[in-house]
Amino acid sequence: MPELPEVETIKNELIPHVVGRRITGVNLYWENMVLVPSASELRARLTGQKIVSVSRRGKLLIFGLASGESSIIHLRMTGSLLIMPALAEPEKHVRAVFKLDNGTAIHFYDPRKFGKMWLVRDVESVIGKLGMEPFDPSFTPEYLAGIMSNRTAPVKVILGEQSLIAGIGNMYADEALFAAKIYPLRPGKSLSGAEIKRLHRSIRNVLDAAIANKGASVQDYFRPGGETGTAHYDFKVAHRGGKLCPVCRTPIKRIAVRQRGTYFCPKCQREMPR
DNA sequence: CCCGGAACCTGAAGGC
DNA sequence: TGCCTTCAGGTTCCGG
Repeated sequence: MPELPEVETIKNELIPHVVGRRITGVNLYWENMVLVPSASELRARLTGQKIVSVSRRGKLLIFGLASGESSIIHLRMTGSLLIMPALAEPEKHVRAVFKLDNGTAIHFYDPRKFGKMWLVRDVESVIGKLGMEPFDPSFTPEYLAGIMSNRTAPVKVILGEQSLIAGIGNMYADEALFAAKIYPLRPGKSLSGAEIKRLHRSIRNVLDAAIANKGASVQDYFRPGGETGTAHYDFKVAHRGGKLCPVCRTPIKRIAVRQRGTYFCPKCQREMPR
């Protein structure tokens, strides 16, 4: 599922295909995906617009338009944006098609229908509540310590709160906690200064490595050209329940944290450290 | 404000 | 073979 490294990859690979292109037609097959404005108004206002930029904030893709408006897309769990020939018949799970002026089209492929879309003049109205970008220089161990302090919620849950840190989801939270040797259910406020430093470094290392591998294709993630990513080959714990820890050969455990599959090594990530 | 659980969705996988 | 249940998880909403 697209988290920061996957959305970053999609953004990078969409740019050469769409920047400078004009949208010549919009077909919507699942109108509930449009949050703002109405589906029919989005269709009308998007048609004819020129795309001037593509950027990422957290897990959101932002298409800057020549009018000054922005179209924003959240792929949620199973969404992909695929570059297709203009005449290609939309596959069963394609929820929207954006035709471009160069004989191609973007197909919004989303089996689970969780993806969302906005067309707004004020980008802040959509991204305004997002927290720090993990690669922002202001994302420091001190910032991480600040958001963990006074929290009894599991550190795994806090890592995934988009209003605090933007872009981390279920799999990269597990990977970062493994790299930092921290048990996922530890209360946020229980982390020591040394653990905060390790976690801070691990978050950046894990995300950086995943971007270098063009994202992780564990379920329905496809890049705009239809290719998968390879970051999941490097996963140490995420989605590896029952397999052996690459560090100590202990079987990886799977538990549910807030109804989410959570994978960790019971030996490398002790409930009570030391 | 904080915490935990349900709902939204559909396809895959497992049980009998 | 086929029906039924469970699971997957990003985000929002709701109750305590």
